[in-house]
Amino acid sequence: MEKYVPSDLEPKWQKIWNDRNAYRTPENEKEKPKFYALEMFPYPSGEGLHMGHVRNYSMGDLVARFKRMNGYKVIHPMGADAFGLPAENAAIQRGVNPRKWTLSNMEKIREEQARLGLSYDWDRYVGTCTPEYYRFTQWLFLLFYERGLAYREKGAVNWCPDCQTVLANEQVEDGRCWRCDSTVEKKDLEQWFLRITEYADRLVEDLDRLPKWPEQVKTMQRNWIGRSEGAEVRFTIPELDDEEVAVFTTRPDTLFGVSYLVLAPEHPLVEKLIQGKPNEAAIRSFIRETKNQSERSRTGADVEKTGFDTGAKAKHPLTGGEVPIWVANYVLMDYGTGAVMGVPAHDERDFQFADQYGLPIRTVIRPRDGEATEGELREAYTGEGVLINSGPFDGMDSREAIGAIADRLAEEGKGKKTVSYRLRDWLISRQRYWGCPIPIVYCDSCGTVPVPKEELPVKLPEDVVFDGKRNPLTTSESFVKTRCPSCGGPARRETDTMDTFIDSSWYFLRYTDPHNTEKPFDAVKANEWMPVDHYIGGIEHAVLHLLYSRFFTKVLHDAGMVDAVEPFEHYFPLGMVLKDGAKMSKSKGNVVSPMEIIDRYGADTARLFILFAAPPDGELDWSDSGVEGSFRFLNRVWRLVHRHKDLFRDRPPARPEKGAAKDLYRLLHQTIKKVTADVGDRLQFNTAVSAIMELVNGIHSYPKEADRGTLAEAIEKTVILLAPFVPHITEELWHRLGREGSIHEQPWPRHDEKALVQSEVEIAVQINGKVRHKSVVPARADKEEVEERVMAEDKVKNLLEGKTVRKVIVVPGKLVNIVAK
RNA sequence: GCGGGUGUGGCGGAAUUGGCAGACGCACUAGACUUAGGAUCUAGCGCCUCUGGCGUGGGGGUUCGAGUCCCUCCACCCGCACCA
Repeated sequence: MEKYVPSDLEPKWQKIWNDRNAYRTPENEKEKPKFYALEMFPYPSGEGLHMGHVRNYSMGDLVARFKRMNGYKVIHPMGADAFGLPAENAAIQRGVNPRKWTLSNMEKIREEQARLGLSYDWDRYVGTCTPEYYRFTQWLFLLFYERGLAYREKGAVNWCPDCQTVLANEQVEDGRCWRCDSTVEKKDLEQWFLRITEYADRLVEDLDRLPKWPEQVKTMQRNWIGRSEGAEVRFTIPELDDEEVAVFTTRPDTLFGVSYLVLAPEHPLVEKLIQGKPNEAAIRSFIRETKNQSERSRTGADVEKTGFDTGAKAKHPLTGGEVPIWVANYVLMDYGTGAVMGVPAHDERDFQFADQYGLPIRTVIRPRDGEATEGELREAYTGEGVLINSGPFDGMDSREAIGAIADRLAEEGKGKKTVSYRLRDWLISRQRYWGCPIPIVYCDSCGTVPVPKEELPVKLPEDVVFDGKRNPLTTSESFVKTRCPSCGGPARRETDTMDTFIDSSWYFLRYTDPHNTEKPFDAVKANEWMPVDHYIGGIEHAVLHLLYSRFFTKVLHDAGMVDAVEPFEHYFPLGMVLKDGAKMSKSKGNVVSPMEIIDRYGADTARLFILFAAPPDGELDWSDSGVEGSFRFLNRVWRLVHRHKDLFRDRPPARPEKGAAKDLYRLLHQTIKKVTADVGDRLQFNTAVSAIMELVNGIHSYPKEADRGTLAEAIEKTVILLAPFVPHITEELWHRLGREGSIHEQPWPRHDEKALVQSEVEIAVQINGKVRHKSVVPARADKEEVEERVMAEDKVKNLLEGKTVRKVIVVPGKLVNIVAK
């Protein structure tokens, strides 16, 4: 028997599939249902693929192949998220050309992907750094601009000193840069933003349209958007000619409990309020200090609250009473109006602050079934209740009062109901070279002018200096100096490039029409495939890529470019790959190289191990002996097929009626049923593999003298069931069995329900809930008959000796429980 | 602090609807074959004081019956965290 040598087989089949263009996306196949299988495309780093990629692609490829065999027309594309900092850093450090560097990495990644035997439609490959692609990224930017969704504004933005660029809020984690972990600073800069906040409500609401998304991810997005309903309340400041200061509160029902206002140190009114006040100097230095603090030391929950009384007073909008105005570090300019009303009796933070500075505490809510706390409060009462000390609203329930007080404020022109969000607009400018140029020109006479779409792409210039000191684009005179598209006069180009998350916010749409030279994609083509039916990728993108892509899809929907309002019907988070319980990393020296594994065992073994070793959303601890086991299994299948090769000559499959053949036939159909459900519905790939292993074990122990036709049938179906998991070995075996065509074009087996029926079943006999005996009964027997048969058995009689039977519970096909004393 | 999740043999993990816990694999043990075995095959493999008892993080409950449902406690993981 010939040995199983994956290093011979795998390249052979990869070449054949490639030459035949076997996985090209079907076009004009109207009768088949569509399926869009997608895995997050990789950043083409110089390192090549890591095991996380292999896991992601193995799962996606299994699903794509499975759906094809199940009669779907499948689109399964791949590309590269090719803009980004590492290419530019390589340019700075090693003088390499970022474009060449990236293109060669892309090539390397593609070769490695090819070695995995993934069924991609390579004709649809897109690289976001190519002018053919980024031309339309620019086109989309202009679309956003036309629709009023892209704007330039000056403000305090996140600046990463290490990456030498600004960052979006989503890209700051715990006050640190998501990429390089440096502490992020604040800088006042004029930058481009996308108005994602305009879509905040829809981004929250439409999460309910995504039942197949993990709850955890939806919660993270909800938290990130941070929608909260409340009211804006405007206080007036008599000493500033009744200038108004607005606060946002979710608890307008506590308005009569306000004992002070607090402004964020950055609040624009602060300057006017402190002028000439006794502690002006102290406040100024406090503000300076606070502004210099990092995000983390400023906003941590454990950070001490500090503040100063400005000495100014505001007038309460309903009572007309005077309330002092303070400035404190715990109020953030970023959220709400940058000012809050202090209600110490009913807010923990306010309580702590008031306690610390001796500010008055007024109780205005008492618990519904209790008394208001008398005397000194120990802590704030933050629950709902009944209003007291609240003038005309006394006795009203707080839930009702929220609306009533907001309405009263509205009537008097002193406030309104409003919604506040934690989500900020998406800052997309990056002061870096290796990204998509923002297609905008600044003209002294015309101002900000968009580059006309027909002049796209605004290409990245090559005559730039990479010195690591400034944005390289600013060093290219040929790029910066241009003519105004509007008046033809001299003008200068925007030198910022776009956040690379923009590139990846629409690539799944480009795949549907990747060669379009007129527009990003054709609506008819996009609608044929969108939304993505199954999207696999790391959960680290829960509020980055996944939120941005949802935003983009909604905008493009509104622009009439695509019917879908959500890009990803089903997002499946990928579990991490670990080694010895830790994330693989060079510093720990526990990295397992995918290509070395393929060299040694082949791609099929790598894929099988990865799919088998852990449930797909759980962590997967790499195990060398586990890989050996998967390789052993494939060898076992290889030998099995070869040993019985001669059986495969036009055997008509029949449903055997008795004996070992019947049992094997039943096992086969149980397995078909289980694998179909596990891969198609449950997405439990590990149990699907174990079911096939059980089938192979069953075939192995099939008696020599039993029916050969059934054996041949079982072996053939085993190979077909394995095909989407391990495409190379199964294709080889298929041909060695003398079959025509590709195994991957075979229809997926359907189970025979009748084959599952057993004439007799073994059931457990429990006495008082403990299994004491096994009994074989006719499968069709009803409860009475089962009870009768079991009770009549000698063993059961012995066990029950000296006991009184109280009750007998029969679960047909499973067990009998005899309750006896 | 708030929200979500997880906890099952030596290890990875099964158990889909409350019904035989530990499927499948790894590791391990013994045997067969063999010049050899890190190949292959056969058998075994939760724990213990072993004709029996115990056992799904601990304790309690519901039930004829609980890994699964309820209460409570513990441990670990993830997300959010002065968001007014």
